[in-house]
Amino acid sequence: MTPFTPKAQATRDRILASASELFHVNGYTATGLDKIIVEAKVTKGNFYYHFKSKEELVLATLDLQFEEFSTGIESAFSTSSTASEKLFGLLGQLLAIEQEHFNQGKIRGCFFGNLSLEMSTLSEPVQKKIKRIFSEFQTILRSLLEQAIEAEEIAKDIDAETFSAFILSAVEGSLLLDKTNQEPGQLAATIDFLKTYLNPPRITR
Amino acid sequence: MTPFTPKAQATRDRILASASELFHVNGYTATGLDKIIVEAKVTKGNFYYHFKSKEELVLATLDLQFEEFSTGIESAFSTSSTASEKLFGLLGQLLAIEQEHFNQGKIRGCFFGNLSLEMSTLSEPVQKKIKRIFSEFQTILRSLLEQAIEAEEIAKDIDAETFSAFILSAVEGSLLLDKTNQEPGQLAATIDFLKTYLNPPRITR
DNA sequence: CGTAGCAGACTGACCAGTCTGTTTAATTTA
DNA sequence: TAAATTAAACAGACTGGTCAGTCTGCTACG
Repeated sequence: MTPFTPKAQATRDRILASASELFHVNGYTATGLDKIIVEAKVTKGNFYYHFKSKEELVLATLDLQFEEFSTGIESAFSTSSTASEKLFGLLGQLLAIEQEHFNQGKIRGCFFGNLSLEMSTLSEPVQKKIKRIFSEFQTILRSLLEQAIEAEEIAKDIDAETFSAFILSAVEGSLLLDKTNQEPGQLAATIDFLKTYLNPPRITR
Repeated sequence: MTPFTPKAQATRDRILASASELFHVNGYTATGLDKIIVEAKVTKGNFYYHFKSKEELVLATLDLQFEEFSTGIESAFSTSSTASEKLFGLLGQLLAIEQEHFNQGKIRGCFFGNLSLEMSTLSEPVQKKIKRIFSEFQTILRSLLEQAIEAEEIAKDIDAETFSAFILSAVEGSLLLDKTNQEPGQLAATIDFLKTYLNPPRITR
């Protein structure tokens, strides 16, 4: 698919890594190409040898980020046995990422949610791709919920389709609020709520 | 506070109305001053007579929009008797606004959430103001929840502070998702969930 | 020795904000 | 009450800077 030599591939990877970081921290519009190429230690001409436009670049970062996220949850799954554990392992992963950004000095919010809101009118391809990514993420959640229902880990009257969408929106909203307030807390609180809702404490009275 | 003649006030109002609409639909950065002044039928010089910068303008639109929203829910409250009704009247108001935008051709999302994500690194005053607005909105929700608990309309083991923040994030996330997908549905689903959660159907068996 | 990969000056469009005025309307003054 | 005065309100050309993208050429590797 990509007939690049190792060196060229490395250049491309540097550009993608720098762009991902800058887009996440400062957004798409506020990130000039000049900043990206300085950060990636690449020149203008070299950049445009690898990407035909800034839009193509951001599309590539979306793919990259979702891929990295996917492999991240794979490893989170490996230490879980039940579907319910996997679900909350996944959400815990998001929390860990947020915490990491916070420790680094700035809560970034969701890479996809941020770009979706910022670029809704700027680029239809970007919008479409983020829509697909959200859909894929929701599918993962739905699947885990279905498995948890099947295994009777959670109540069977929960509608996996509806509830997975609800989780997604609650998580996105929490990331937005935490970013706005520049202090974590809401995402953790939301995950707590979901945990309690799905696994209500045993009635001990 | 503002010693403007009626005519000048009208001009200022036109600018604010046009800017609010354009910021909501296309965002802050994508909305050039030229578009605003054309839409508001005002010239550059006249604009800068009323506002000293684009940032001051967006700060003023934030105040205006929150004010309009507040008066909107006032009237929604007037037809409600219980706190619970008021709460869902308020949420229904948000739903109605989204539906209206959808009918007009484009789901806009939340004015405040959109700008918060887009301008997080662009303007600290804007970020601060949105943070305050969210906080104020949450206070309204918390107050309604407390009243509903007091009146025994909802379960008393609900923590108003925690749950009001949860509602806020779920609503913001739903608006984000509906905007991304450019189709309504999630906000309605989220409100439904909240309704069922707070007012569980009577056990009739 | 040819082409993949890289270098960087250059272009044209756009955009927030400025500057120098002109018009309008309210207030003063005779 | 009508002319004079003054400041509010408006007009729009202009500026300086930024930014995505281009162009022409250089380097180095296969």
